[in-house]
Amino acid sequence: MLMPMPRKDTTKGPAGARRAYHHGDLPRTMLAEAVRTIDRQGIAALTLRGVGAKLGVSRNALYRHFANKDALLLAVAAEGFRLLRVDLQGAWEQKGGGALGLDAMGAAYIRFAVQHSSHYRVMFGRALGEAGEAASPDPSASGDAFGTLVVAIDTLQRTGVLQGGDSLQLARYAWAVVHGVSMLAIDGLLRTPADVEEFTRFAVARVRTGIGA
Amino acid sequence: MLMPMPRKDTTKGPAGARRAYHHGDLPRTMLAEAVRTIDRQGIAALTLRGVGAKLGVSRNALYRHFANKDALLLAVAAEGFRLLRVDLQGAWEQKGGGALGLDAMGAAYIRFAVQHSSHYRVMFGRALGEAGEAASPDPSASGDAFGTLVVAIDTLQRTGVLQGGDSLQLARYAWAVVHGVSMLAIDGLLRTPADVEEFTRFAVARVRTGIGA
DNA sequence: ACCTGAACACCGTTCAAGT
DNA sequence: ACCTGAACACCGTTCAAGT
Repeated sequence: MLMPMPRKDTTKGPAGARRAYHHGDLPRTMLAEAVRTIDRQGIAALTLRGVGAKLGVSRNALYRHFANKDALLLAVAAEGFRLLRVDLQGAWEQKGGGALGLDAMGAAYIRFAVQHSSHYRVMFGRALGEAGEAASPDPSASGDAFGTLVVAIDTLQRTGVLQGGDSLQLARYAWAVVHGVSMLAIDGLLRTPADVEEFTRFAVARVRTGIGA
Repeated sequence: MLMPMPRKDTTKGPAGARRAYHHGDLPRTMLAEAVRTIDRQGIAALTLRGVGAKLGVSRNALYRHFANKDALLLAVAAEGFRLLRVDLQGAWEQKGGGALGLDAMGAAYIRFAVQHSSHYRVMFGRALGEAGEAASPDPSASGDAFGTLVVAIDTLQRTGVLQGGDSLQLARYAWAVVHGVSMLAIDGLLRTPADVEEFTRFAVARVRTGIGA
C-alpha cells in the first residue's frame, strides 16, 4: 500500500536532505550507490541497471536525475573535488598555516585519495571524457581545490618559508608529487597502510626540501 | 584471387616478423590497431569488433591470438613497460650515468608518457583488473622498468651524489614525481608542449634538490 | 590451423505509456 | 512529476561449423 506523500516534507534528514521522493532522495542515493559499487567492484562494473536494481527502481529512473551515465560519474568527481577542497583547507587551517600547514595539506591529500579511492579514480581516471580533450570534471570544483594549494604556497613564499618564483609552478610541483604518491598508494605499490604513512612523511619532507627557501 | 601460401615463409619482415598469416602478422597488427584506436578515440572506444573490422577480419579472429579483451590490453601495457625500460636505460647510459643521467631518466620518463600516452594510460589507468587487486600488468616488465631506476639511484648514492637511506624509498619518490608530472601533462593541465618541457626541467631539478646529498 | 556466422547474455539510451 | 516496459543498437564471449 502506498502512503500518499504530504505536499511538503517537513521532516528533514541529516545533513539537510532535500524533499523526499518515492524512494527518498533519489539523486543523492544514486550517487552514494554508484560510489559504493565502484568501491567494491571497480568503475568497469558500474552499470545504471545495477544501480537501479540495488535501489529497487527501474533502470531508467536514473535518467530523471542525471542526463546519462557520464553525468553520474561527473557528479561523483565533483563531489570528490568538493570533499578534497574541504580536507585541504581544514588541514591548512588546523595547523594555522606555515610550513607545518603545507605538510599537513600534503598528508591530507594522500589520505583523501586512499580513503576515497573511488572518488579519486573517477576524478583522475579518465573514466569520462575519454574521447578527445573532453570536459575536465567541473573545472571550477577542481580549480577550487587547486586554488587552496596555490594560496597556501603564495603565503609561504611571502613569509620566506618557500623559495621565490612562479607560485603556480611550485603548486603544480607539489600537486604532482602528492598525486603520484596517491596513485602508487591506491594501486597497491606501497604494501601496508604503515608503508603509506611512512612514505607520505618522507615524500612531504622531500617536497619541502625541494621547494624550500 | 587467393595466393596459396608457401609452407615456410622465408621472407622475414623488418624487426624479425614471424611467419605471415592470412592477414600478415595478426597479433602484432591487432596490438598496433588497438593502440591506434586508443590514441584517437580513447580506451572506452576500443572494441574487439572495431579492431576486427578495421583489419578486415571477423570479430572473433582476435580470440585466436588473445584470450580476451583484457589480454589484448595487457599486451599493450607489457609493450609499454618494455619500451619505457629501453628509454630509461638509454637516457641513463647516453649521459654516462651520474647526476645528469638521473635528470635525463626523469625527462625521458615524462617524454615517454606524453608521446605514448595510450600505452601509458593502459599501463596505469586501471583499464584492466579493476575488480579487486587484480594482476598488475606483467609485474616482471614493470619491475624491470622500475629496477632500472633503482640501480641508477643506488649507484648515485654510492658515488655521493644522492643522500643515503633506503634506495627503494628514493626510487619510489622519484617515480611518484615523474608519474605525477606525466599525468598532469597527459591530462592537459600543462597547456603547451613548451610548458611541459619547462615544467619537466623544473620538476627534475626539484627532485634532485629533494633527494640530493 | 585458422577463420566465420549465429547465438547468448549483457550494456546505455530512447520513447510511448502508465499513475 | 515521476516511474515503467518494450525496443534499439550496441557490446564481449562462446560454439558449431566451414576451408
